[in-house]
Amino acid sequence: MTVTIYDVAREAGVSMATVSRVVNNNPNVKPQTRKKVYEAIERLGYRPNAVARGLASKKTTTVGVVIPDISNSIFAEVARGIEDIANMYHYNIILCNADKKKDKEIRVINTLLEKQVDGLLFMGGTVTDEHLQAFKTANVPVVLCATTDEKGTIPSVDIDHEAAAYDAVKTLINQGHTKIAMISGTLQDPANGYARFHGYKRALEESGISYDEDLVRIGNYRYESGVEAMKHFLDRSDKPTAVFSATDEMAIGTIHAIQDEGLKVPDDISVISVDNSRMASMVRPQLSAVAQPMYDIGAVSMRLLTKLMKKENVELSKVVLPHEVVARQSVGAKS
Amino acid sequence: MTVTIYDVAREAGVSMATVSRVVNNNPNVKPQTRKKVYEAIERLGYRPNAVARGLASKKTTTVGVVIPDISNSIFAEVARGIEDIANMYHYNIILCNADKKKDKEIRVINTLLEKQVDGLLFMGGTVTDEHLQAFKTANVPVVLCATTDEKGTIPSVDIDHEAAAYDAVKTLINQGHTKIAMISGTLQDPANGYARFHGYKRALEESGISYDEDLVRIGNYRYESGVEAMKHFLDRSDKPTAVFSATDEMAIGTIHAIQDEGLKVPDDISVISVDNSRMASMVRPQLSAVAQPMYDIGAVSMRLLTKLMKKENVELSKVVLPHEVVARQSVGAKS
DNA sequence: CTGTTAGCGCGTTCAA
DNA sequence: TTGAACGCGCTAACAG
Repeated sequence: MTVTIYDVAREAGVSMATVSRVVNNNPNVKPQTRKKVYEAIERLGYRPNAVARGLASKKTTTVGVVIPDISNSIFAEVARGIEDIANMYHYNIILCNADKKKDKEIRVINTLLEKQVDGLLFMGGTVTDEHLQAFKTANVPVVLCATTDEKGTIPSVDIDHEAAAYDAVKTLINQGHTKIAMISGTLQDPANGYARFHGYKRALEESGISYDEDLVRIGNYRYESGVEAMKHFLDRSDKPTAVFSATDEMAIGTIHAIQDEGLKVPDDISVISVDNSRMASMVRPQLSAVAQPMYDIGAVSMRLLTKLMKKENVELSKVVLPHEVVARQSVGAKS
Repeated sequence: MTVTIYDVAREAGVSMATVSRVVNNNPNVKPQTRKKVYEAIERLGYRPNAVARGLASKKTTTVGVVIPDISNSIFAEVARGIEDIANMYHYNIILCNADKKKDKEIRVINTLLEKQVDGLLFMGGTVTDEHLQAFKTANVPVVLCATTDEKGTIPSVDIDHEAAAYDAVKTLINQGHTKIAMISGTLQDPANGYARFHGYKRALEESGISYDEDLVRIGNYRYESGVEAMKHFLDRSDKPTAVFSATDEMAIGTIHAIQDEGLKVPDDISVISVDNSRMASMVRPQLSAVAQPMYDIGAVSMRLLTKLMKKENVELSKVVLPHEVVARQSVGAKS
């Protein structure tokens, strides 16, 4: 039924070793025999079996990617960056959603390892000791993507979330705002939550603005939670004059909540966020945001992984990509 | 270095066949030996090698997914549906972006087949004879996902794009509109382009509204192209009173172009589209749209594939999922 | 430049 | 209920 390397060898009148050589572009083959083999391959419609090859060579040219949720546009963007570079280096990716759930993450890491991936790209929630343990039993390189571990023992690529948040809030302060609310992700989330919250706090403190915990609401990253949080702030007698949202989506909810109240952005209230997804330009007013280079985070981490897999030694294994504040229309001076 | 089934056998004092049995949950093992084997596995930290298993059993429990672009939220949603169901049936997915480019599609189909995937899910542009040829040489089931082939020879799951467009335009007509513009995708695209355009045309014709080609612009599915197309319509002396957009994103661009001109949606111009992505509720006014159940398309196609892979016979191999118009705020009666 | 020979790690008969 | 032996399709020495 299925045609093997052996069939090709017979058809071409050579040994299977020779067929293997031409298939793998080994130069040590006489052009004439190479031609014969190619013809035999063509005639038989031979397709190399990558599984057998993987068993023999101990390389599968596939990498595992654990991602929180591919339907989240932020992560989808990262995934595209990963896949483009993987493709460039002739790797394929096995994609697993793990929803930032530790148990699910550990589980998929193990099945990925069973499948003998040549490397692992991990995007998730907190990196616990259990994760570290699982990574250690892997005999393949691992790189954290859009995440970091506290200990810094695993190579990673990410932005500096704390600084990104700091810069966002700072641009608000520079416009004269002092009553600045924050809509944060859960503080359990090290990057989107905790780090950004602390950037917010540091910016306030450095500017001598006292931190008011009533001005912070925890959202779930989604549009609706931005709407809801903002409605809460709007109920106060002394409304904030500016809002910093941990994500674009919540920021857009924020903008709409403000507008629904008959107020104007940025005239009455300014809004800024971190992400800069494509949606940021798809609202009116267009959203000012600190840009997180998601595609690049994916691309760079995959590139790093290829180096690790080739055992090249990399100078820097904890790379922090630059962020930048892109000013659009949702931030104005305090009136 | 790596611990194999053989090491476990020795450690447990049994044969490798027995270890294989307990690992694969074969009931023919005395509970006591089973226990011994489990302990040995634990002690040695044995992890089954799925590649070897795949070679021996000729099953890899992984399916290939070729997708146009994972960073497109529509497809990302499908992918999530696929992965959830795949996960449920213990399959993993290898994901390949092919950007609806025929050459790239054929190429990834072949590498997926080399990797011995147990099945293939294809999401792409037009299904050409070359595709059909590639599918035929695959010895594994293939299902088209959010696409169909003309000939209908390959199992598929999709919505009826023509009818969806028809329904969208019809709701405009029911509101009294007769001057209805369309922003379409390229007519080369069988689903998003051609079919939706024809649904538009049919709705007009059935209502005795003559088709005016000046009222149709081709966009590239993106926000900006919606803005641009609408600006064009706005330049006309007799502006359309309603617009049907082939995608949500272009529809949002349309709304903003209208608003930027000082006009109101839906008071001055109504807007409707096909997609109903999460963004539809993230604009003001919220976008009315015909809902395409992307997640379900992914889930159902993966479910269908599992049946095909298990050689269960399926009654219906060309499934058409229902669409539905969800009315929000962007459509109003003609003034 | 080419062929021979071992495995790679596991599933699966077939006997026992 | 268990074990021995073979083979899945290919790569990688090693020899020639």
